[in-house]
Amino acid sequence: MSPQHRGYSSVQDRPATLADVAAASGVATSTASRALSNPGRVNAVTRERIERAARELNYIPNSQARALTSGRTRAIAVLVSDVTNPFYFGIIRGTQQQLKAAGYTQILVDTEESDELEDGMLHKLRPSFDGAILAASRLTDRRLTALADEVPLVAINRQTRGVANVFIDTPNGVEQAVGHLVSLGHREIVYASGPETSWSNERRWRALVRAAEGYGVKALRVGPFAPRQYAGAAAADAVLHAGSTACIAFNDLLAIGMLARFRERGVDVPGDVSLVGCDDIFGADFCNPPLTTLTAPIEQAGRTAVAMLLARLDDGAAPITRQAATLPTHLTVRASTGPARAASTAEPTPSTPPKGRG
Amino acid sequence: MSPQHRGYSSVQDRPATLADVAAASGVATSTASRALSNPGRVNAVTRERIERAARELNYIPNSQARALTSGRTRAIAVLVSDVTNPFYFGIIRGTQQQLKAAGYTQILVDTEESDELEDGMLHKLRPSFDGAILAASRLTDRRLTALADEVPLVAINRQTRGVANVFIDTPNGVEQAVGHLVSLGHREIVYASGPETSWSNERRWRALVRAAEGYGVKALRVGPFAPRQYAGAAAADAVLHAGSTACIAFNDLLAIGMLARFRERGVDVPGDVSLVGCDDIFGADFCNPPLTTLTAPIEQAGRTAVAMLLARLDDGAAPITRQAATLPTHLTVRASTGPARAASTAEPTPSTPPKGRG
DNA sequence: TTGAAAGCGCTAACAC
DNA sequence: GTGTTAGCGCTTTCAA
Repeated sequence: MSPQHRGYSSVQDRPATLADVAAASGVATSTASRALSNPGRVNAVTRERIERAARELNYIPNSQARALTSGRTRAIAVLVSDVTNPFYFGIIRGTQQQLKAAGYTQILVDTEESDELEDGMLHKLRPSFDGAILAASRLTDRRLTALADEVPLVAINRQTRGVANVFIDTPNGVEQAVGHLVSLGHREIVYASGPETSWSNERRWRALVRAAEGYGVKALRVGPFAPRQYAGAAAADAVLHAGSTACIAFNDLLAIGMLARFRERGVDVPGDVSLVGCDDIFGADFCNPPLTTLTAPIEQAGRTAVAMLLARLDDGAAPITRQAATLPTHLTVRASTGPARAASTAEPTPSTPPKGRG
Repeated sequence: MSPQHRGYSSVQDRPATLADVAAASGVATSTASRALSNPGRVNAVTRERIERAARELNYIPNSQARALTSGRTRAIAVLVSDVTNPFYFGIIRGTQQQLKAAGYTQILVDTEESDELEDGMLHKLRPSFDGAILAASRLTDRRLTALADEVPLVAINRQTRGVANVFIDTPNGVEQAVGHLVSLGHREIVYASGPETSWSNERRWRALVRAAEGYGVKALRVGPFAPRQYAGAAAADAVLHAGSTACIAFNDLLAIGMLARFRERGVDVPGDVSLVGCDDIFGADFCNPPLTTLTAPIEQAGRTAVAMLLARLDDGAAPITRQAATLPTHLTVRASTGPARAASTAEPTPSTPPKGRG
């Protein structure tokens, strides 16, 4: 580990500091500092000399030290409730893109669906980031509002008073989905519910109820289920037990899990049961059958959230910018939805003679 | 934004510092520091007093300041070449888990398959993390070795002299896959190649060649293709053009993309072509047909990499611990592989009369 | 066992 | 324009 191996200047065996750069270019550190971060406020010639020295010494600003004085870390925390869920891949990707473009660093935190972990991490890491993006926060409204007062925050899919947010309008999509199912002749729609602590879950269910009322069809609900593939088996069984011909699932992950269980039980999709997912995650287009779902602009949501957050940070304390954005979803019809059968008990044995129904 | 809204002590409108805690408990900051981070070296009674004060003041250590003096940030950078690729979900998840358990923070960086970005980010962020995990590095051996001398590093799926690594033994899996295909009667196997800069890609291809030789069957290669779903169309076409009945793809993402194209062209899988993927990513089990693939312990690789890295960091400069780990893969046979046809030109039109072949 | 004091690398007043 | 001087919050000698 000789100096030259470590990529440092050949003179000293440690990374160059601003002081080194200043010394090398015969100016005070403050001047070097200005030259490097406030180029306008320094003589062009001196600046160039300093910049050259910095380059030659392979100088890298120490962001910790910078953060200590400036109070800004140029890092943004992104909190997701489950890194495993493909929905968040989109968020991670969208935020990552936009952050990198702005020269910010992404601190990724998995809150494991726990409000305590979410709150705790936010506090523990507070001095390490300039702002946070909460994708699907599990915090209570009260807590979230309080937090937004302490930390620059943007929530995704969570509308709470006083909290900037990006909202993917899945509820509107759910209405479209109900319309689609009704047009296929379905008269009763089950909602396979997600976690009770999920704000989106409640919104989707309410949208379904409202739409069902509007169309004069019946809405019912089974669950709650974990928003995971493995929970699909239980959800599918519950739907079958309910005896409806159509189901809208809280999200695609659950829906994909249901698909497997339906096949296992000999239930044809969409012949016996039509199934609609939410989000259009990776996999929704190539599962079997491909899933009719509500396509959500997930990455876009991530990008927008970052844009909102950074705009706020850069404006200082003045939140001139829009504090809420709504992104539309649309229904993508694939092979998992089809005409309702005359018989709608959705029995696994197709040999059962059709029985008329409501 | 009154003090009480911000969750601070009611006395001052800013987060409590160590000095505040010290003052509140009537000791010097140095004592408070010791009590909080070196509990052994302080009187039990004083320590408790200090701890209580810290709790009451809602004291959170400032990691930037701590990093400045100690040189340790308790953050680890995880570099992936494409956050979009489900393979890395496993890495992200595995590392996230293990890091959180150890009280470390994860800095996630997407290098976009670019060696320059990889190198650049590693340098730029150098003072911000204690070590880095490179999942599928695109750097040259030379560069990587040099880097490992400057930065505590663990590479995943990249074996280079002087660089600690976790290696998922997919090449061995490829041999199993070849055996499987041979046992199904296939006499020629195409490899749908991934990026040329990928070390894994070369290793897999070489394993295929070796195994093919061992079995006395023919091996050929098409590509390179981007390791993405969209590249599957081109890959499938190339395989069809090559006329083989069996294909091993660089990874599942590519394989899943190929599946769609085969269907589009009326080619039956596995009737006309058998297809094997690599990694067993999310989706490999529910695509249509489900993919025969090499199941890789991806999350485990992430966890192991973190364990190796942290062990090294904690031991100080002494790398007593193992600097390399090999994780086995196994062949998971699903529906995308089946018996070879007598005719092996794999023409999209099944009506073509079978022609004998090599 | 504890305190005083010196910095880590940088920015930001404030002078000149 | 540029230099001087204080710190940011913490750890860590070194004394006591």
